[in-house]
Amino acid sequence: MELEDRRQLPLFSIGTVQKLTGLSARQIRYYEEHDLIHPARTAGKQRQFSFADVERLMLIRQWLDEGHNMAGVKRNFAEQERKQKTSKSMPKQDVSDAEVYKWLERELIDRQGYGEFQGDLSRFYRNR
DNA sequence: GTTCTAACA
DNA sequence: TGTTAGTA
Repeated sequence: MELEDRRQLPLFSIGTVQKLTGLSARQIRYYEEHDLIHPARTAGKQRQFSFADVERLMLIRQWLDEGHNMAGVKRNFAEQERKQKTSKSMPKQDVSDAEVYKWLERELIDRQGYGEFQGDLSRFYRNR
């Protein structure tokens, strides 16, 4: 699984993630305090976010826009992991990386009006 | 100029 | 959550 590794690569500064997600730096740090994300740190303590982090943040942004609070967001992640484990314990349902990205692409393209850079990120997945 | 932590007219 | 202060 090569794609999964790249998804975890620490690549973006908080400034970039801010533009990518439409969230404020304050919010991004706040969500980290609540263990919703765990970005890597440089030797100088600066946060470095991966695609996986950005996707999590966009998911948080989505749930927040839908009216959820911190508790609700945490519940959603808990349930997301619950379903993930369930499908994984069952000898069937094994999803390929390509299918995961196809799903992400649909999510990014369909959902309009979240960040000014939504289009650019969609393009990234589309050109996979 | 950007990011970090801590704190709150 | 925004914003400001003092750093790195």
